Amino acid sequence: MKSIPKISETEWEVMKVLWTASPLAAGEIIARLTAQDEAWHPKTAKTLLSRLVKKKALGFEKDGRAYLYHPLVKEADCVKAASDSFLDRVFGGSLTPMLAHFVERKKMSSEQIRELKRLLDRKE
Amino acid sequence: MKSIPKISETEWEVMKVLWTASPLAAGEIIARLTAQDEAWHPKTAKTLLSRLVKKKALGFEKDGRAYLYHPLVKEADCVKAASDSFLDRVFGGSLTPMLAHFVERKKMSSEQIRELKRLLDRKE
DNA sequence: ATGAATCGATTACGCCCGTAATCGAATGAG
DNA sequence: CTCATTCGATTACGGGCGTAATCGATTCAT
Repeated sequence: MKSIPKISETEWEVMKVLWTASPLAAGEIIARLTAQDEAWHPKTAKTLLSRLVKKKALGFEKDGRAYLYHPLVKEADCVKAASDSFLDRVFGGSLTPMLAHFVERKKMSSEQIRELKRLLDRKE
Repeated sequence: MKSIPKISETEWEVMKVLWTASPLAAGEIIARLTAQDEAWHPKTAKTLLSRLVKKKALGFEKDGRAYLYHPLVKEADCVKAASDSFLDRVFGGSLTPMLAHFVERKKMSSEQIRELKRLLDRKE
């Protein structure tokens, strides 16, 4: 039973970069973060990298003086953990009301609707 | 545009009690919390009530020496805020992959499946 | 080779959170 | 009346988080 370390809001942004491509050096990670959101300060990103290493969400190998970081936890596992936690917390663990919440108030293209129905059909 | 105060994990439990029934005195709130989960310490619950008042998630009226607490934010608004935040954070705001995630890996009764399909039909 | 730039490590700091204990006022029991 | 109980308010405290600056070591440019 692997226990997923708790990954905070901003840390999650960093993880997403490394789930998309890894291993990467800090500089490259920061480049990709600022590409999406101007407001990223390099020092802040470095701090988050250190914290993620400390909590064993990231590992690294040395490449000369620099580090190449890579995920130690799988995105799918983190998504599952976050999803289950959300479902419990906000909807008391009840799946259908949660799904209904989104279906009822989010716009969906008919394409998306068909897609989802197909998934439901396959479940029965 | 009402800005929903940020409600933490344990604070959410307290809010749920008051969304279910209000106004309630602290003692009654604590009784309902411990009814669901033995581990609630009264002092802790009091602290949370104070914090929720301070952040304007709860209001109260005095009933003699005691307070009767009631929500100042609607459950629906908090659920919406938490849901949107979850969707953005974990699924980058993409609805269908999020719905697919749950539909694909949670058990659903055929009743639940039909229910959800019905909602989808009504959307088209 | 010497100063500037860069790297990760360490330190900083204020706020939130979970978890309570303490305090002063008021009330209830006897 | 007086003491114990109970109320909300205040204080506590260690850890996480967002945000970053500083430090010591190394490397790069000139």
